[in-house]
Amino acid sequence: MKTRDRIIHSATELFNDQGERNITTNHIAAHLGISPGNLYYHFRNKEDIIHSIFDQYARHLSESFTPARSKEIKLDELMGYLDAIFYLMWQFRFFYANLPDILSRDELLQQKYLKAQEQLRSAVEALLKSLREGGIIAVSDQDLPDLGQTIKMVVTCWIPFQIAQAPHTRITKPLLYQGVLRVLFLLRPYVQPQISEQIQQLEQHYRQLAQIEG
Amino acid sequence: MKTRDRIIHSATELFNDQGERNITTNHIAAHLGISPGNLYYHFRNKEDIIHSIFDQYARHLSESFTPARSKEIKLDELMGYLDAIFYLMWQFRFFYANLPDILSRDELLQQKYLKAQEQLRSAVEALLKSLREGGIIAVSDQDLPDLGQTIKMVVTCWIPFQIAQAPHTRITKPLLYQGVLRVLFLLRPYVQPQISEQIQQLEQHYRQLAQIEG
DNA sequence: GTCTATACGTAGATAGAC
DNA sequence: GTCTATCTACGTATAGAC
Repeated sequence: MKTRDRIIHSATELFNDQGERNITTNHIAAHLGISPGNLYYHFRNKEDIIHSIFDQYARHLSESFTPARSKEIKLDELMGYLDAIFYLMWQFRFFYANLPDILSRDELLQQKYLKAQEQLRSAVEALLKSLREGGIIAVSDQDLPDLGQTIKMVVTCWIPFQIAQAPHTRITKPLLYQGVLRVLFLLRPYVQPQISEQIQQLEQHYRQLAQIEG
Repeated sequence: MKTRDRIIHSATELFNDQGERNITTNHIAAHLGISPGNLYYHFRNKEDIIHSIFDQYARHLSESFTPARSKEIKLDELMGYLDAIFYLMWQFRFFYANLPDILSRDELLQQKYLKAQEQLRSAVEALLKSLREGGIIAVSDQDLPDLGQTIKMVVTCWIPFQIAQAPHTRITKPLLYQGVLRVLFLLRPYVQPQISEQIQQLEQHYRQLAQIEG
């Protein structure tokens, strides 16, 4: 791997583990066994590194969560999306863990973030519409955006919230599945009666993943 | 006011406005027109100041949100609680805006925080039970904790989430009322049919507050 | 591309006079 | 209780050699 990519990779890892504010450029360099000077050859400054990480995240996000425009959607696909998004959030958790702080220091990043959020918002709404077309849920046009925003909020807040509750508990897969369950819980009141049994099975499935697997 | 209290007050204000990481002990002293040395006469260090602020917050929280054990509860009271809690979160928003960072630096504060969260959890559940006893909502024993946790999460994440969406927009009362509306939205699927009209009126009321008042 | 050495600024905290 | 002066540690970033 090229040094530049190794820096991005190490920085992400260290930020995730110890928080962006607690990791200096020197730490990153030391962790890679390179000199600070070398690091600054590849990046203008720390901000620049964070930008590059965010770009990676945004790329992943739009790749793994752009619901097909097909009008209908199956439950499996929904679960696939939920899995993918929670995992992505997990991979870049340092960012969400200190969002206000990180964004307040970088106007440009703020703009990029807002764009990503807007994409996410419209993707979630599209997904909900597909679920409605597919007869999975019933929700009025008026409530749909509210439901979408609520889900989006729970998804993006899930990991920082969990970190705050138990900072020394290493967050693991089961915790992500609990996040998936939380989204299912939000959807449940809107699920069509004939689907509700399937949903219950899904919940049962995820409940097992949330408790057993490490 | 005593110097000690003035320090707590100023620090809270500055932290809220500019973020705890961006405010040094020197900033606080300068803002009060006292010397850094004087500040350190009253507090051992910056952590100590944050602790004192948190103690204040926790005191307010348990004062303004300890649902009476009376089995039934009226809608007005519910709204009173929601108002009070969102306002409290607003007054100490710096804390929630960077929760993982602040807690990761202070083991003791972490423990205090967890205790407060546990109190909050049980208070929310008690409140939901009262609403159920009062015939306002219908929710199974199994779902009640999930609903409670979801509401708690939305309440505690609301302000940091909004700050991230629009950091330079000064967060104002209307935004807090939008938070109240979000909680009502979560409750809505569980509201008893005969109450749903009252809820709609409440929502209409808060919708006006959320848009008009500055 | 990578290193060593270092300059610069600043945050946290203390000493000692008043 | 409050001040001035100051120390230490550290994070960011650059210069210049290899």
